Amino acid sequence: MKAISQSKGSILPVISGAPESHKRTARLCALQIRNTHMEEQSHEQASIETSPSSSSLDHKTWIETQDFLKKKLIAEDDFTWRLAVTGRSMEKEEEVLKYVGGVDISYSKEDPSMACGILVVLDLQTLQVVYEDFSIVTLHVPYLPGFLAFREAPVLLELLENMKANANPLYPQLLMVDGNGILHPRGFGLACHLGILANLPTVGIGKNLHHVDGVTLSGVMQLLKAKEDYAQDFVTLKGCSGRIWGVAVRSTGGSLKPIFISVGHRIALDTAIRIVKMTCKFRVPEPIRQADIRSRDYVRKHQMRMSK
DNA sequence: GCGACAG
DNA sequence: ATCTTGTCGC
Repeated sequence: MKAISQSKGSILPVISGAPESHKRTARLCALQIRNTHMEEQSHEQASIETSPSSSSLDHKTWIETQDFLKKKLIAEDDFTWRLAVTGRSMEKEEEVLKYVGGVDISYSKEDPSMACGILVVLDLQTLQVVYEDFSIVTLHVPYLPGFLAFREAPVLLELLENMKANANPLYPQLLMVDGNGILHPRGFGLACHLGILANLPTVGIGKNLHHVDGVTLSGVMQLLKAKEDYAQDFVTLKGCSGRIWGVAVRSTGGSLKPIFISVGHRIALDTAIRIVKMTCKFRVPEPIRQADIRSRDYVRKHQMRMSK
């Protein structure tokens, strides 16, 4: 259940019927930071059934849900904006990619069911955070490999919907997700799941490889090793079936460990790679890195308040 | 049976 | 995901 009041005093729709408590903090900076709120994880999954308990029965419905949503997946560029071309001025009316979002969730060490979901938006030109909102929640759905979305998507989706409901001009034109896109056992990871439910172009960023279709870490490292001259280059993740699941990239020269980029929704792999490279100051692209750092920070602060 | 298994 | 200090380097 939730009822977040905005600066204008509007009340957002109530979502689920779980017990609630909330606390808010508000800060004012150059960037926009929204309210903190505590809530129970929604037991609903945007039109598709999702059970709060995770019995073996859910396993089947989860797979059905993924297969159902997967039919809507668009693995090619499908957006109105375009990338700014350096050295060439653009038409004034032209929509250029400026706001890139990043989402992540951090967990409490003490209470593993307590988590902080976060949404940040960065200006692509400056790579500075221009918007941030987070939500401290209690998760009831466990993490099962291959079903991350059923645990994490509800909170993240809500953060996006709040922003959109307020017609915030900083609403992201593209979202980077901490988790894979089609690089997934059934080709439908968290980034795809979120992309479809939010109807946003999404890119999946994995910090670890989810072995799929014969693609192994040792195999990837082998190929990367063969082209160590090209630190900025990538290795295509082609499975035994011939399918291309994504790419492994050593985004920074100093990082041996690659990140794994895969298509989420409404974007082609090559476009996704270009944009990820544009946002990499370090190994992990800045939208994800900032989401990571900030959500972890909020979890820590929240624990401090609770232990007093 | 054994290993792998995003976050 | 989380548990965890110092340390080497630009």
